[in-house]
Amino acid sequence: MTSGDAVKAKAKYHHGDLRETLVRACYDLVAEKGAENFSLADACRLAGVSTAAPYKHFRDRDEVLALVVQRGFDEMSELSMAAVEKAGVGTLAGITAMGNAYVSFAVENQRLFRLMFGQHPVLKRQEGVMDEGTGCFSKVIEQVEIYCERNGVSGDPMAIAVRLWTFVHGASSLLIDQDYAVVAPGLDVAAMLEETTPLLLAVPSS
Amino acid sequence: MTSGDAVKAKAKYHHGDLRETLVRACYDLVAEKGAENFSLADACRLAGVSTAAPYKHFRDRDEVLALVVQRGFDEMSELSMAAVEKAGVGTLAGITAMGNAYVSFAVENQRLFRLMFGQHPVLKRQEGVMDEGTGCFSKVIEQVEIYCERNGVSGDPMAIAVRLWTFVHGASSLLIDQDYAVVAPGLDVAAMLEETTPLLLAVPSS
DNA sequence: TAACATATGTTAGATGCGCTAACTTGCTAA
DNA sequence: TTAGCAAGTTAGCGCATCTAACATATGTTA
Repeated sequence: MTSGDAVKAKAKYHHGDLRETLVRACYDLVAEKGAENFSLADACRLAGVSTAAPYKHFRDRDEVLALVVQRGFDEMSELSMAAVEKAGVGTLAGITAMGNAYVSFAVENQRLFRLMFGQHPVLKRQEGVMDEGTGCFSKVIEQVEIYCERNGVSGDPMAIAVRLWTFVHGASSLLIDQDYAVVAPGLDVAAMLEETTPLLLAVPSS
Repeated sequence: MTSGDAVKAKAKYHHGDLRETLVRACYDLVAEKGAENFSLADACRLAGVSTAAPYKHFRDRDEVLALVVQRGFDEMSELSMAAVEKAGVGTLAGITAMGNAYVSFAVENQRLFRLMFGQHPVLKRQEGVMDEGTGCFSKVIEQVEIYCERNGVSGDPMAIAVRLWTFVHGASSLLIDQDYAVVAPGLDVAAMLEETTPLLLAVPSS
């Protein structure tokens, strides 16, 4: 808005690059303690600056968290793409691998995953936060499209992709929130995905 | 209950049932503003007591929130049972109705639903919070068992119930968190459930 | 009925966080 | 060289959670 020049040289003023340092510190703190136990003041202590310093770079706490979330979607996207390319583009194995990558990301980044989805709803309203997310999803549609073409499935790839996403997201959420543990301890989520993905790729009741 | 009726409450120094009043106030505040914008102090003002009063009844803020969550699972359970009994015990329609009740509860109690699942993980560790939840899930298994028997489905009812729960929970989460809105605006979740439930009730072939 | 014990309120205050205002420092460009 | 601005600082406000010490209602018992 009010920033004039497109200058990228932020290095070596007083601190170095405090903006990046703070985002990184917040990312790490959220990963470690969860967003519900996170304080911007802690991040300041990690970065070695006063608690007023962030406000020279960010509007408020939520703006930093939104950047953390954005970074989370970015990484998730990369992992997802890597998985499908390794397992086979447009194949059942590739699509299943994307699902497994989604769940794996959720498990290995539980607290970040919670922040990305639902824990702090206001973050998604911020500019650009969901861009990486939508990019990731369009990759799923793409894969499903290829699969449908190759295997003569006549369903709408978009609808099928939504079903897959829904299932995989539900599995991730229930798994990291320990809800499976209560009613179905020892559930093998990877096996469930392997089993269920083909069911969801079918055309409904034609 | 209106404020300060001297007849009923006698303008007491002792409140009468502050414990229940506070839980109720917290429930309402969470429903209205979300747990991330909730303060116990607000609940105290609603109840007309000092901010130190709750600590005569509860260990800390989290204990009150845990009771709110418990109450949420309780209500969800009731709605779910009512739905299946209305739509038909042990039938596809009944099972689909349970799923729709789950999603409806999530939509109509978005902020409470978030608190129940994942927003504040420590709550689930509290004694008795998940009892209602497990009771609700065992009802799902029961329905699936009857369905499988009647329709000659040879799959494990437990595994099938987990699949159904996973899908329905994913749909609820993505719907209330506005994630569908970004990639699939105007998605008809009820129709998707109707379509997908039969797929998930099938035995994974091959 | 008087007196004590206990449950349940109160006020005061310690500690911590988000955020703002006002001041200071040091880089950079005219 | 120096004016201007970017990016730090300290001080402080308001609000939150929770504790300690004190006050009052309730009900049990002598």
